[in-house]
This record gives sequence, structure tokens and C-alpha cells, in this order.
Amino acid sequence: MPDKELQTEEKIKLAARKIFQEKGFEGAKTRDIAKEAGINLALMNYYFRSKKALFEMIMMETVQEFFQMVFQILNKSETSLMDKIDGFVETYIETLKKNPEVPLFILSCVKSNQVEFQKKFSMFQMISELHFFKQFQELVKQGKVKNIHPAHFLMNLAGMIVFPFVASPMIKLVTQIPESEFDLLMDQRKKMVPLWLKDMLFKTTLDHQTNE
Amino acid sequence: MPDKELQTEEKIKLAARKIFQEKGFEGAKTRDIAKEAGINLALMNYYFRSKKALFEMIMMETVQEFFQMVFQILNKSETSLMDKIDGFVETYIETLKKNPEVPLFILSCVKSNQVEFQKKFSMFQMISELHFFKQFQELVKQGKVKNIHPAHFLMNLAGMIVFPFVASPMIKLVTQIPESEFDLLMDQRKKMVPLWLKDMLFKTTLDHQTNE
DNA sequence: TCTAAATTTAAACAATTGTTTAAAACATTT
DNA sequence: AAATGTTTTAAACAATTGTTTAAATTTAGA
Repeated sequence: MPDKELQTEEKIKLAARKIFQEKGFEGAKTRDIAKEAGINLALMNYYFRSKKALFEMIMMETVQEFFQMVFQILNKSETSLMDKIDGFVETYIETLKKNPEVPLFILSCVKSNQVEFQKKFSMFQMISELHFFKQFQELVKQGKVKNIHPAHFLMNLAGMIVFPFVASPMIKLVTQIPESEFDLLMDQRKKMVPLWLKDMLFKTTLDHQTNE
Repeated sequence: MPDKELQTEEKIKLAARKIFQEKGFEGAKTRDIAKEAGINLALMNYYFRSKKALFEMIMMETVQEFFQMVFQILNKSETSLMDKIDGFVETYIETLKKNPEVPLFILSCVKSNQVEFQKKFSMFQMISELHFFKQFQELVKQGKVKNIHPAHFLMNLAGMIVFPFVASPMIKLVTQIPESEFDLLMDQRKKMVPLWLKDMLFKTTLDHQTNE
């Protein structure tokens, strides 16, 4: 077993990850992956049996890595709920800046493989066990936080962070914002999103009037 | 020119729309579309020249319809900014409830066809011309509204509405919310999202402290 | 009704694509 | 160095897929 084995195997995975994320399962051709990896076409099957098997490995790894990061922050027992929100938004946005194509890839995967995910990821059922979630419910019980379905908070949290990246091509088109400025806006959001989220939890919201 | 012409042409477009939205361009096979439409395989090429041409027609129509709806509301000169927000959220969510697959389809399309869209849609450059946008800027000028980049507001607006639909398979997986309850949550958001958005515009946001 | 045009069909074509094969190149062990 | 196992390669295979063809069917107009 020479040292090269791990090298080529890793080269293929890296290339596959890139091509799959870029073009999806059907759009990615085995020859594209081989070319990107700089290897012979047959090596893909030699190391990973089939395109499908390779894809499923990449898919599961990507999803797992992603949720591991998410869950790690939300499950710390030392930090307050507010600190969790701050930390979550900060690291989440920073991660997405480095991997802006990952969320759309994951969302497409989950959509196209719902049944597979339902079977494999009992992991997901833990969400109500997260420390974050318990802190949230405790504050609701104490009446300190507005009594809304936690899913709403989750959707707003994820939506305000993820959506700009998922929709970035559209946003850049519509607003005429160039790539460079876009990242700056994302940096601004690291501070702003937590503030908005906390407002949702605490402020008693009434209708606003404005005479224009 | 018999009456059937429009019928079959329409049958193909309807089927293509469904299959393309479900599986994307590469994932959708011409034979799938023909089967779904209940027509002979060759008719697709007879009416639409090629798979690519058919896809581009569907893609452009979908995007155009979508933005037409959006722009119509945001460009009304009679309604106040607040009413625009209310109306926008309401009709947007109601539309997405009926076509939950459209946003992910559009986002994928724009991502994969950035150059095409840049050329074809000078339409998009109008966004700063929308009545909504002028009202927004006027309130900022008057100091009635916080001075943030309008893109932030746009991202939050779109994110809080669209993201739950784009991510619905993931959300259902993670939160264990069934289909029926999901639509109920979306109905709740018709009232809540506007309130949250207005808070973002008006409330002076400070840090929140909570002793846990 | 007869003719010409338009539409539909079954079959075939040609290119692409995932996969396999069998030999070659390389590394490791004895 | 010979033998053995591992990795890489070029070529071919078989299935799929977008597209075309040419004949059959239907429709519309004179």
C-alpha cells in the first residue's frame, strides 16, 4: 500500500465535491470529475465503485460536517442563549463566506433524497434535545420571551443567514452589488442579524404608523 | 391549423414545467416529459426545436411571472410603505404555498445561467426605480427609518418569506413538523413577518441582557 | 370529395455517459 | 531478482438520451 493511495482517493473526493456542488448529481459527468482530479476515468470506479456511491458519500459528508458545526455551537452548556445567538451567526456567516455553494447543494440534496435522509439521520431528532432549545423554552416559560413556535425563530435565524448566500446570484443581479461589496454586507450582518433576532424575542411588537 | 395544436403545445409546456422544476435541466429526460404530457417523444422537438429551447422558455416564463407579481405590488403608487410590506408578505406567502417548488427552481436557474440573465433582464435594473424603494429612501432621509443598506431589508424580507419554502424538506426533517402543520405556520407568518420587518426599520436596537 | 398542409407516430441514429476489461506500470515482499 | 499484490491506463462496452427521419394519420380548404 503506497502513500499515493490516499492521495488519489483524496484527489477524487475533492474534485467530486467541487463538481457535484457546482452542477448537481445529473449535471456532473464522470469525465468532468476525472479531468478535474487529473486522474484516469476508471479510477473513480476503482476507488468508489460508482458515481452514485461517490455522490452519496460526498453528500452525507457535506451535510454531516455542516450540522456538526451547527449543533456544536447550539449545544454548548456554558454559554447563554444570547451568546449562542451571537456565536452562531458569526461562525455561520464566516463559514458560508468560505463555502457559499454548500447551502444550495444541501437543500437540493435533501429535496431530492428526502426518504434516504429520513432513514439515515435520526441525528436530526435531537434538535429538541439541544441546550439551545431548552434555554429557549425556559425563557418562554418564565415569560421573558415571546411565546412563538420555536420553528419560527429557527426559520428566521437560518433564513436571515443562509438566504443571502443561496440567493446571492439573484441578489447581485437585482441590486447590482458587486462581489466585493457583497462580502462586506455579510460582515455587517454578523452584528445586525443577532440584534434583529433578539428584537423578535423580546420586543412587544405593535403596528407602526408612518405618514408619508 | 387545427384546434389541437394549442392543446398539445400547452400539454408539453405544462409537463415540462413540472418535470424541470422537479428534477432540473439535466435530471429531466425528454422521455419523462413526453410521458408526463402523454404525447409522442418527437413532438417535443416538433414544437420546441430542442430540450434546451424548451427549458429556456419555461425558465424565462417562470422567472418573469414571479417578478411581475413582486414588482406589481412594490410599484403601486397609492399604497403606503407599510401597506406594501403587508400586501407583499401576504400575497408572496400565498403564492408560495401554491407553488412551493418555484423558488428553488429559480435560484438554481439563476445560479447556472448568470450570464444569460445578465444580458436578458435589464428589467432588473429597475429595482431602484420602484415606488417601494423611493418611499424607503424618503423615510431614511427624514430620519424616521434606520439608515441601513436597503439590500439588508430586501434580504430579510425575501429570506423570511422564501427560505422556509426553499428549506421546507430540511425543516420538516429537523423539526418533525408534518405537512399540514407547516402550512399553518406559513399562515401565521403572514401576520408576523411584517411586524418583524417593521421592527427592523423603526426600533432602536440595543443589546439585550437576560440572566438565566 | 380530393388535395395539400399540418400533425402524429414508430423507428432509427448518433452522441454521450457510466462502467468494465485486460493489460501495463508500479510498489512491496521474500 | 523474482514473485506477488496494488494501482493506473487505454480501450471498449452497453445503456441512455436528445434528435431526426420518413411514413402514417388527421385536418383544412377548394
